[in-house]
Amino acid sequence: MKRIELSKGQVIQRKGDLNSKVYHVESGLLRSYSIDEKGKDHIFMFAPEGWIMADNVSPDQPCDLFIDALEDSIVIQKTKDLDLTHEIQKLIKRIQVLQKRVIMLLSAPAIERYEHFIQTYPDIVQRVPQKMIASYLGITPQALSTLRGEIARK
Amino acid sequence: MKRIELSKGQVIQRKGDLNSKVYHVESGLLRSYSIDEKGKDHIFMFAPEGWIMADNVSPDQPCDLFIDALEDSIVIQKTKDLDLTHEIQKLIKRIQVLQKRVIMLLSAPAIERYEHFIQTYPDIVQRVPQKMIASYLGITPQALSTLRGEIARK
DNA sequence: GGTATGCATTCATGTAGATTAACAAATCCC
DNA sequence: GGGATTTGTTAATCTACATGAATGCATACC
Repeated sequence: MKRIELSKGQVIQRKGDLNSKVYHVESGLLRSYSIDEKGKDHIFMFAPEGWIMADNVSPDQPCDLFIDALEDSIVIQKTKDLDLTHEIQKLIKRIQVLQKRVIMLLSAPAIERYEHFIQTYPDIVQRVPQKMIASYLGITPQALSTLRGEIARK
Repeated sequence: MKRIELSKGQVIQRKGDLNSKVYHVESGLLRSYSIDEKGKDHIFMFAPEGWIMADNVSPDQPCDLFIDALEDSIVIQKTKDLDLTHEIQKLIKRIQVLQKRVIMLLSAPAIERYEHFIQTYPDIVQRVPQKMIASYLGITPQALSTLRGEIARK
């Protein structure tokens, strides 16, 4: 548990870093974001004073997001708790999944979202009609059908 | 805490219902979804056996999502805990925000997402450049500039 | 104080995915 | 088992938003 003063523009966490921390923002403003393969950044969240900022990955995983300060800020840095209750672990897991989904919706075209979906939930794909997968992905059933045609053709 | 057998197609929770519950799926498959003003549905999540399904709203708020069974299912229904730790409440709050964001990305055009953002985070709008708001919304700075022009003109 | 650098705006053009419609295939169900 | 309903496919057209480029304004920096 450490108090850190950040100046505007300072990056405190990068994609791939280990030991991702939790930051309680005392003053200022933080941002977390991903950078896609074209170099475009996609902001996941803003955290002004009073908010918690964290990359929602397991404590032992490399993190997905960059975090930096948009204003001079003061934060309390904490290590992620390891002895969490089962209930809290499940909630964090759920946040991770949602974080990934938001980032995909912001940055990936439908075809990549579909491929990610079938990799992540292969059994669901078998059990629900395609139009529901389209609905989950945020596209129409017609568009999904066309995408699948393109995938099959290559 | 109650065991419930559901038949395929059965709706167990509707938007606007109070006392939203938590469902532990023992067998089968549940789905949660919203319906937009045009009648299109947008699937928020699937929950097969072993998963937890819940509309992530405070126990005293009307719920946002519909939940139904995509297969004959057996679930354990629990009431939402009221005496949660502060930490868990914060996590749930965060899930609510992400749930809303996913639904908006799935169903609302950029202009509505922008209007929702400025209502929800009016101070952030003042503190960051527009291009970052565009990045948060999932559009380009040029598109946001055009939208703002349209809003101003009306 | 002048000149880089970043930000917002506007416009022309391109494109992913929506919409509409028609039809084929699967599935439900009495 | 056969008609009805739901699902998936294909194709033509349309639209929201992306891309790229040019311009005017700030703000930052020697």
